[in-house]
Amino acid sequence: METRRDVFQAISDPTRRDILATLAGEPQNVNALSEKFEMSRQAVSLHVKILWECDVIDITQVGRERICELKPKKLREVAKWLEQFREMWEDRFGQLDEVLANLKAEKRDEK
Amino acid sequence: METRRDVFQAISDPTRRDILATLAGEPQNVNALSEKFEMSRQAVSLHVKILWECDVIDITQVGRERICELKPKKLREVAKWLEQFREMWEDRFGQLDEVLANLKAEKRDEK
DNA sequence: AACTTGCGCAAGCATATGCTTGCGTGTATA
DNA sequence: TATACACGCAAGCATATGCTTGCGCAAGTT
Repeated sequence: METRRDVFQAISDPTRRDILATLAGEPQNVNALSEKFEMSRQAVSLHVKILWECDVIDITQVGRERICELKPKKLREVAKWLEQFREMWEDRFGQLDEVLANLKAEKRDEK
Repeated sequence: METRRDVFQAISDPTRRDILATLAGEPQNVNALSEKFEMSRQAVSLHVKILWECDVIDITQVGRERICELKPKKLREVAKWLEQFREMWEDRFGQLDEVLANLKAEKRDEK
């Protein structure tokens, strides 16, 4: 298999998504991050490494600490890819079913 | 490991992303789909199965064919998750670097 | 009835993933 | 200088992924 290191790979793991969400709050060092998860520091450290390889975070060495910082623009790539579908999920006709279901429910409640 | 079957898993593979994009055009049967990829029908069939398990597509049996249809609303989940970052990647201050770089470039060109 | 399609199942294989534990090294602090 | 910290590296392990090939079956065609 060929190891993929892109945004989609980065966000495919729930722990990594949580890490990214945490970093959206503020930059953190690896230890601070790992304290928030129920797994070993090493495991989190590995996820951080992957996130870095996927170019979704920056890492800055400060003394003995490594500060992880989100690169939000990378996530824009995902948003961009999603655009081709937006029209479809926002489609009014596609939502007709829901509307009808709601109408039915309302009528039922009136009785 | 625990097999994950969610939207993020669905879109983590490039072939699967291509399949979804294709289905955004119009519903297709498995054979039609597999002809668009440089891998065996079986490989594509497996991806289709995963997409179905991830609940990103519907499959309808019609005679001996299985029609695959996109469930665009599932992709909305990804868009929703991304929302927490949008503010950051659109942030004017975050783009200051770019602006400065552009200004520099302009000045350089003036000379 | 014989043949062709569309497609899933199953086995097999190399590599990736996710996690753990143990160890080492450079950086601060008492 | 001895000690505590932050953290990466490496090995080990179970399971997942991505792909292939061979087989078989049910739905259409001739």
